[in-house]
Amino acid sequence: MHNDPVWAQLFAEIAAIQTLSANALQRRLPPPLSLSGFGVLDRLARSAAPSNPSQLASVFQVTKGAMTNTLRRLETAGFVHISTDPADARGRIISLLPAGLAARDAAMAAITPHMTALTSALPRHQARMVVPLLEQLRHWLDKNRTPPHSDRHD
Amino acid sequence: MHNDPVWAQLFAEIAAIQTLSANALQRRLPPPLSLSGFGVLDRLARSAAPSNPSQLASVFQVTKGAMTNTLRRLETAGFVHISTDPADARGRIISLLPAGLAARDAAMAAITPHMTALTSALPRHQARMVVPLLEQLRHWLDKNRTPPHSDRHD
DNA sequence: CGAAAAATGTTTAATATTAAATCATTTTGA
DNA sequence: TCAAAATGATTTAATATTAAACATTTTTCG
Repeated sequence: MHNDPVWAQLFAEIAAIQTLSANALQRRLPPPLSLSGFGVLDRLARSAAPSNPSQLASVFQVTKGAMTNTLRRLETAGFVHISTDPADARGRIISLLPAGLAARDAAMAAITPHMTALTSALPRHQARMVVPLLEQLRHWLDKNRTPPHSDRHD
Repeated sequence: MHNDPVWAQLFAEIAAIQTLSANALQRRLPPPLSLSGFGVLDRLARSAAPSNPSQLASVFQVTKGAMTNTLRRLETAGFVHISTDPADARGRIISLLPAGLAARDAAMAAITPHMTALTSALPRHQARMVVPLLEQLRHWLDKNRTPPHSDRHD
């Protein structure tokens, strides 16, 4: 915590923040939504184009098997519909159902107060400085990733 | 990824980086060391004072049960010794064995090349700017954490 | 065309984690 | 002093994840 390689501190902080924030978010999500489920619903809500499992797995950096599970839970909850891609019978198309959108909105509303309180610790202008740097870092890690992780993508 | 709350981007980046870096590190660790085991060995190697399970659990933001597991694996591997605290028979004292120190050093050596390559994506001076900001964020999250997570600490 | 390769998802077994219950010991305080 | 509470750690059942094997369908190309 002083004269060590910077990257060790960096990843230690990131690991701690990830655990803490995942916990804080998870704990505020109205059941039966999990954090991974919320992530998927949020993405579906934002993106116009139809989504499929492998694309989602790649975005969230999880294996296809994990995404199969997450999607099945969302389907069971009545939040998404999973249909076979008419253009390619191997693929599936995930569509957001109204109940899913409502669940996302409710989750977002439940989370937001805590997250805005957080700007006392990291003011918006500082956050805006940090994000692009983290993006650089993520892109490098993504590009230099050592398979496997699922199958390759891009 | 544009006019959303900054914190959403921030946590999305952090989650992705955490997954990617954990993967990259994990994959380079000489077996049987896991990432959590490496973290514990590294901390033991750095700290002069004797360590105990709940303190370690709190540092790494995991439950006591998880730490019990990690420590048992390290003990089985011959990397640490777990003894009963002579001053308090409920407690345990964790000590680093020579094989554990060697395992940590080997792991560090295996990881370092990849991590220094990473400075092409995030130069040291940028990393040094980011770390303190992340520290602020972590401290806030830690202070405002919603129990449970294990038992309270501090 | 047709066989081999690639791509999409699902299933499986193994692992690591959490939350809660439990055990053992120590501390508190009436 | 002793019963109740608190504390340190372990155990348990449930959950989510990975890596690898599999099944199905599509693409490639000889």
